[in-house]
Amino acid sequence: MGAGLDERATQVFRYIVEDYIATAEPVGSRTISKKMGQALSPATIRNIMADLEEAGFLAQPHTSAGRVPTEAGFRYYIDHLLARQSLERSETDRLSRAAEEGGTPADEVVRQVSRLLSDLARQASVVVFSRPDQQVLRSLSLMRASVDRILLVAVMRGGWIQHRLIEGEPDLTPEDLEKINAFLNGLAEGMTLPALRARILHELRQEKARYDRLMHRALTMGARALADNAPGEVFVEGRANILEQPEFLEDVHRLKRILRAFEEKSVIFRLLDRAIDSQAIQVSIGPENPVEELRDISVVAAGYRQGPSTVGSIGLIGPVRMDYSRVIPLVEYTASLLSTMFGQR
Amino acid sequence: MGAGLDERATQVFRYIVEDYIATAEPVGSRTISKKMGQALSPATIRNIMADLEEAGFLAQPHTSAGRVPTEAGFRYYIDHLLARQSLERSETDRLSRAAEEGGTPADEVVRQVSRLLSDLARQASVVVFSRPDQQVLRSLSLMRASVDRILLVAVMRGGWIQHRLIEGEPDLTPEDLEKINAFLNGLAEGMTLPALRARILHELRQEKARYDRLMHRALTMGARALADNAPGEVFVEGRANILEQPEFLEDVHRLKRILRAFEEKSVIFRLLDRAIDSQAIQVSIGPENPVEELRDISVVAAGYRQGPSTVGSIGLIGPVRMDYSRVIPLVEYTASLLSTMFGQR
DNA sequence: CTTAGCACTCTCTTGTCGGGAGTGCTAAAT
DNA sequence: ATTTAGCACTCCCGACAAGAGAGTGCTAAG
Repeated sequence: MGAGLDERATQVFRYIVEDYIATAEPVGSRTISKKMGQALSPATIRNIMADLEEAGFLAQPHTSAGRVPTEAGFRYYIDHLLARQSLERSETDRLSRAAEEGGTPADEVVRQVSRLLSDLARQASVVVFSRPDQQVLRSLSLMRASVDRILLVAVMRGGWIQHRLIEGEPDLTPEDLEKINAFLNGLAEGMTLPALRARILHELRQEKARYDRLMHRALTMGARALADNAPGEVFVEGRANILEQPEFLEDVHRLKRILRAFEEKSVIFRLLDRAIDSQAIQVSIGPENPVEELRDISVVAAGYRQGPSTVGSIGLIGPVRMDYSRVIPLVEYTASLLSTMFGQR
Repeated sequence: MGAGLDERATQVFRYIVEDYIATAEPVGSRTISKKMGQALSPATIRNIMADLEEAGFLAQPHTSAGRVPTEAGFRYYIDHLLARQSLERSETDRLSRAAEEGGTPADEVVRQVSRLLSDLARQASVVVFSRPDQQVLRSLSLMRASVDRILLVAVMRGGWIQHRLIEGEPDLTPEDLEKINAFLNGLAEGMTLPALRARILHELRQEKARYDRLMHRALTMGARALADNAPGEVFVEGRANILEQPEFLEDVHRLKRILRAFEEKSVIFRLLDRAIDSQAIQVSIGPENPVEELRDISVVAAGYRQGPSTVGSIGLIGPVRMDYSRVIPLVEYTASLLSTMFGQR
């Protein structure tokens, strides 16, 4: 496995994978022979194929079908053989434009970029924004939301907006709120929400908090609003693109399973979570991905940064037979685009 | 058409429709005869069926198949024959709970309710919130969003939150913003956004605005932020439920078309728009619905109110063969639930 | 007016068959 | 010692036929 595969076998294997990616059909020896300009006869190719099968890289759906790359085969292909396609200028342009023109609300931008990515790759695209806690505050504001509710709006440096609801406190006047706002903003700028909470709790223990009624009020409200951490967000765009793949069309049951999975935030989370920790792009082929019910799909995902820390990841979901040489650069580019975009804000 | 159908024919027709709704298969004369306790023989039923076919209510997929209700048939069924099922206590309970427990951000609540509706009906559920302009302000706040951008956050009485971005104005200090906030809030409470804009423009023409620099600033910023109207929002929940319907599973092309349509906000808009104007529940059967590419699906939708004016609508999308007797009360109940919920806020 | 009877139509399933694609093996060619 | 031509073999797939099943329309009797 590790060492194996002389040059010729490698060549043949590459052709097989690429043909299979393009056609979704088992590849026969004739096809490959032709593709190599008859340098080798079908019979020879067959011998090589038999070797590749023994090595676990190829499989036969049935005796007289062509060969299909196994998951291990794809793994090997990606690790050793992949020739990245460089992106078209027009593609990178479109992506950058989408990243720039969206307004501040970060979710809008991310959604738009994700959608475009989905279209370019003809796969379903997915974004996970999973570390709201690492986001740094730019400003916050308490607003009256109903007779007995106050809404805390927090604008983060990256452009994400978070809302927290505070129940009770019906007696605060608009003027009180303004003062509290000013006070909290003074504390908040440049901190993460959990850090702000810690700071608030600290302040609450200070002497002076006990004597200034409004300040005390502000602090307890802040503490309450920040008690639980934000859960992170998930966007799925371009679901319909999975219908472009013949393997999904054929099997409606599979399709159902996948679409159901898209409705479960937690599933998507598990799917992309890994990509957040590793800086590099992550390719999970079939059973490598962490979600049992999606053992027959692949995920190509990359984390994106906000300043120094990775805060989320963006990825594509599709059949194991994906055009990795194209999709990997695409996702990588998109992720880095998001990173620089968030960096500038 | 209008007058037609004696009692017996009606009875038979109802049975046919209901059987077809339950099974998605053409219904034969035997089946109906049995269902009626052999009161009539299959032969008699066949005669009646022939009449119903002539009247345009039934059709035969092919010579020796059973009968299937036509779209006109469904229309008649809904208009004259429908026996509404009353909802289960557990269902109404679940819906009310979902409506209550969501926090203020109205989109969260609406989304949750919509999802539940989708599950209860086993159809895809769709919400359109289309009249942001009719929403009445509760409070608003300007927040620093980036070095040269300001975010206007508006909390409406119903709990919807709107964001508008104002470009430029890098030199405003937090203190300035606070003052502007206070000033604008004074103007804003209880108005719709367009009304507020009108008011602002009016103020700008007043004498005093010319002399108070900050006030002038506040007004022009407000005017700019409110220059364009909010486009309204669309949520689709429970897409996977359309895979529960055999008629969609069989025809992948159709499925693709429908899923694609779900990705187009504007399509969904057109689909539910009508329901907003008419107070009552709207049932669009197949070609009756306003979207050409969805001529083979039905929409059951109802508007929901915010105070006196209808601001959005919620509905279900499914095959023409829907269980209307169940789905109609469900949608109606859900819509009224949303109305009362928004009313209380 | 209802219904039993019957011939007829159409679909759907099952089985059979031949062609096509592709393989593996063997023996000859290089 | 490879490579390759040749060939028998396997399996899929589409076409075709046959039969069962479901349902109809019509006719004639109740």
